[in-house]
Amino acid sequence: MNETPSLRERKKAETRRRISDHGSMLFYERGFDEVTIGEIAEAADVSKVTVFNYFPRKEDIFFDRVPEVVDLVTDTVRGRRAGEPVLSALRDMLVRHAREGHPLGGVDDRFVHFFRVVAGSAALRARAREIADELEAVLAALIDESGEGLPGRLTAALLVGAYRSAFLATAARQLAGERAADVLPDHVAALDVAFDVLARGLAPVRSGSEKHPPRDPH
Amino acid sequence: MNETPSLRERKKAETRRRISDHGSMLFYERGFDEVTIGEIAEAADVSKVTVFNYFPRKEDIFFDRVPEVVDLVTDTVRGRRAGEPVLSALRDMLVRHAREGHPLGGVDDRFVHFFRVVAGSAALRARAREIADELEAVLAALIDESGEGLPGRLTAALLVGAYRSAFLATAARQLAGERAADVLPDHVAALDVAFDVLARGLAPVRSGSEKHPPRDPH
DNA sequence: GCGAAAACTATACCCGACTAAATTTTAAGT
DNA sequence: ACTTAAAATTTAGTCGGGTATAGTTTTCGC
Repeated sequence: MNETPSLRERKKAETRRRISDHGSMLFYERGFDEVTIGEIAEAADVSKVTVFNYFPRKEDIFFDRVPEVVDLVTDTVRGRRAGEPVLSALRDMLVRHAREGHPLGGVDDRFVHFFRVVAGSAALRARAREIADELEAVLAALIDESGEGLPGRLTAALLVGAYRSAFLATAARQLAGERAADVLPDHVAALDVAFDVLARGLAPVRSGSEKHPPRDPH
Repeated sequence: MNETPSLRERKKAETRRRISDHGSMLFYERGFDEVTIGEIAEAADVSKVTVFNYFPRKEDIFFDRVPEVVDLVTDTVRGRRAGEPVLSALRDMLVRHAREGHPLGGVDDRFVHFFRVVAGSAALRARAREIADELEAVLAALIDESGEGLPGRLTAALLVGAYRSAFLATAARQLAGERAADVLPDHVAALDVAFDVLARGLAPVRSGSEKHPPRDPH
């Protein structure tokens, strides 16, 4: 896919990385709102306008790797084994990434600084919510294209809601000083509970298209 | 409770209303971002500082009645019939309000203008997301205090997610020009589907109080 | 009616994200 | 080499939300 990293492309990538690296450094040191675009530009040895050339909004300098997360989710759904439900593919992926200390999992002592910066800035929290929404939309489209019965919007909303609640609870505990290793088991357990609820709720509808009045099985 | 609307209180309430009314008028006419606080102050015949005295952020002038919604939800949960699950109390309330054209329901031709203003402003959309989050937190606390098994955070996240997906779909259709009367049946149907999924997913866990570590079936 | 507190006003100001336009540097393709 | 087009820069802003301060009017409790 990326056979030709032409000089131009490499330079662009490098400039982008330099901006986001220096920006993040400053954010970590002093907090998001206390750093101006001008300072980032100076630190990255780039003009102010160039910063905006690469990152339309200030928040994007910090949430730099979101596109990768979107790709990850997309690949997980599209590349799942034949016949495997979307839900279970995502579930496995999320649990795996949590265990491995991947950023999407959010469980690692390295991420505490990240969480602290986000928690400390209204603008970043707002952008985080926005990102969750975008991810939800992507998911909804993926689910619709996989044709699993219910409208993707609903399933995606439940999925993101469930995951977010676990993610935030875990992030909060890490922010409160608990070590990732101590939090991980509870986090995985919370994911299990959440996905069990989803699976139970969505399962009967997935197979039959008829309108069953929801029956409690035992 | 409100036996004494003293003169002072009445004047305060009136000033507040005047600001939010004139503000909303202007927003409806020209869009949120195209109106400045100064203009609102002038229209309401009040100083700029007074505006900020009543509404800490510009967005709050438009989302003026959110506190009422929070109260409504709170009252619905706290005032439900003995033994009635939180979920079903909210479900009934939401369906009823949708049918009656209440703002929380979002189904009424009057609301199209409102939706259009929100859709047209990034700041308002962001604030709307924030409000949904606040509501989710309130709900989580209510659910926890009602002691219905699962952590309130999870249930609340699912609930808000489910409702939001229906709400947004309906709002989008009204924005696209469909009449409320035509959209209402589908909206109610969507709510039914959503709450059925939730009920099915949450039901079995609600009864058992023991901590079963959810076992992976394979 | 009086003193205190609360609400309100006027004014001046800051600040930094973001934009527009014109110019210069740099790499790509032939 | 030489042209061309993208990318980076320079420069010079705007813009409006939000704040700080100090002084004035209005209501309240007595």
